[in-house]
Amino acid sequence: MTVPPGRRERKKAATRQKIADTALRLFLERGYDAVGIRDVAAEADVAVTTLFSHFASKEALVFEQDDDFEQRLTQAVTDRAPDEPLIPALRREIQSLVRHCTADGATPIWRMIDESPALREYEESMRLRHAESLAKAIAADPDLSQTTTASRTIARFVIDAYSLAREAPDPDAALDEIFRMIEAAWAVTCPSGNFTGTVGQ
Amino acid sequence: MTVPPGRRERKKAATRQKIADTALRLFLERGYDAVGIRDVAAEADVAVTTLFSHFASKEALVFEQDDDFEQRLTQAVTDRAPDEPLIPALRREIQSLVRHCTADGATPIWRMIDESPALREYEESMRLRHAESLAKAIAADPDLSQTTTASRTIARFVIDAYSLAREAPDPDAALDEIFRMIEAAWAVTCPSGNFTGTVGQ
DNA sequence: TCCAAAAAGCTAACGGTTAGTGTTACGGTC
DNA sequence: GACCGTAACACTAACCGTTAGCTTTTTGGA
Repeated sequence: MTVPPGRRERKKAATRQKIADTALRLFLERGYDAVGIRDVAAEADVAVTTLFSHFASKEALVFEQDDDFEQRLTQAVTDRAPDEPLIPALRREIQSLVRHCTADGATPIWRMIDESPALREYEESMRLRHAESLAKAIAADPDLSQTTTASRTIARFVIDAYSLAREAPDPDAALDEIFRMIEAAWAVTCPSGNFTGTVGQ
Repeated sequence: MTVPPGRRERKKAATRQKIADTALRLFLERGYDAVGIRDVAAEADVAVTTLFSHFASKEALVFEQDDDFEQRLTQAVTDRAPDEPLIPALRREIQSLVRHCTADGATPIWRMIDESPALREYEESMRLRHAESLAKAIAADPDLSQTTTASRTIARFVIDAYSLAREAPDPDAALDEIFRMIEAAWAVTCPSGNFTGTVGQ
């Protein structure tokens, strides 16, 4: 990731990428359910066990950038300007992520996800993981003196915003509406009557 | 359910119950992962296919009262007193459900669930289903003129409250805190500056 | 009494996943 | 430059949840 990290790691990354690319291609060509793990492994020219040493499950092949997502969220909290309030920072990040998901190129993938119960379920549990990471980041911020419950609650609400906006007919408008609600929820948790911007519009 | 509904349905219900009881007993005795579907079927003295005609999956054996939960939630919306505000009604119901889950007799079951990734994942997707039912019930209430987005958002928040409170060290206190946030979020969605009770404490 | 249908059963398989066991290729060390 | 420990990969064979296909039993009503 940083510099040439040795041939071994480059080869490993290449293998991983080849598997992910092959899988996504086959899934989109023939449908997620119609493609077996053995098909993916054969087409990527690796053994099934190798595939599973790179990806924990069939579903994980589709959500390859899971970790990026998680990092971006926590960094939106930890790397924000020293005086920037929490919620608008999160809002910017969520908006960017939603736009990324609803971009034209991504629609076939999300259509596939929406059609597969297994993929939907996997995504849901991914979101919960992300919410927990986010909660940890919020709780760790010394500028915000929140209870554990408040941190976890806001984290869930923010992830909900992502999930709801992604599915909404007008994602931007939905995000507006939901974040107005989140602002209000956040405001009542601040011991000192902190303002965080526009609450009631 | 209503009156003696015929022998056939009674027998069917009995079979279902016997399977569920057997499964839960075995799971608690030996651990969820250590018990196979074939074990449950054999112990309940039914065929594997019969088991699957009553329960859609192994995980569903554990969440037998799924439907009750869903009904209680939607009825908390539809059956509330004509002038009772939405959020307190939901709060009462959630509190009752949380207490039910955190009662002494239920702890081994929830410990088992928390320890099994498969069960956690299943519960998460169950919650999403419940949130969607709840959203529908809220959207259908003529006394509340909400947007689709606001209904779905509040529904998610309420389900989050259940999930977070259930895991909190002090569920009642957590529920207080979270519902204060939900009240605030709800308040900003009301076109007419509706009050719904105590917002800022 | 008999029939249609629901419920339950049996067998055999499919597909994701893992354990067990080697084999190869690489990176650091002498 | 040879050497060794280890990480990556491969192969086989199985486990386990789940389903399809088909038969048998039970039940409610004609």
